[in-house]
Amino acid sequence: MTRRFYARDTLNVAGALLGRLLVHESPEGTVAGRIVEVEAYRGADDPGSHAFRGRTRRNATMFGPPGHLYVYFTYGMHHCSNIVAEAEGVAGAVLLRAVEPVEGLELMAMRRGLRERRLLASGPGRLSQAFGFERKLDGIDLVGGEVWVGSRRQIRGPVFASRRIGITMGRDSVWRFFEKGPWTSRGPAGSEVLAHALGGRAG
DNA sequence: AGAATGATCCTCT
DNA sequence: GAGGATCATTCTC
Repeated sequence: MTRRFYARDTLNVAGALLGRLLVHESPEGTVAGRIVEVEAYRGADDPGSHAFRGRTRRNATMFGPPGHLYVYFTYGMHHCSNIVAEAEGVAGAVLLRAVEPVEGLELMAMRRGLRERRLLASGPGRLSQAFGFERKLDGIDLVGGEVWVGSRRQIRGPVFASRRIGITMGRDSVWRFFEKGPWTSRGPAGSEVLAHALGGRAG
């Protein structure tokens, strides 16, 4: 996608990423997957966001130019990967929570240490591991680099929205968007709504 | 199907 | 020095 695609409101970018192909062409090989689950994280207006309290060394990428990868390490074990949105200087990023594995399943399985397709990338830590996203990729450009998002969009069913997973502050915002199916991480059941019922903007 | 738990380390206060 | 945008495993219904 072009820079323009990412230089928009984080919620719009989150919805527009669903159904598109996420690709990583690394020296080890190429992996790709169709994005089926994301969460929007904003800035000073979002207490659930790393950027809520302003810029730090860790979250600096969130404030940088749109269309870059924001990767951070958490829980002592896992990486989480986001795509930066909004104009440069404005914090905003879309957490990549799950993809349907499409290409490079062997490499994903090797990195993950298991072969079951449903477990390769159904969760932010799993996805990051399967795609080889680590701290050294934090800040890389998704326009013209080894990681990018494809322009074709394929949605297999209705898009749902729910509260975000794993946070305490800002938990009321309905900023998680996903397609139901085997490739999505398991969220809290029963609290989701059809995304189009929100009228495009929720909060 | 849902709840509890341990692993493990970087970042910020 | 505390806690976290998680995962896999192990438990209890």
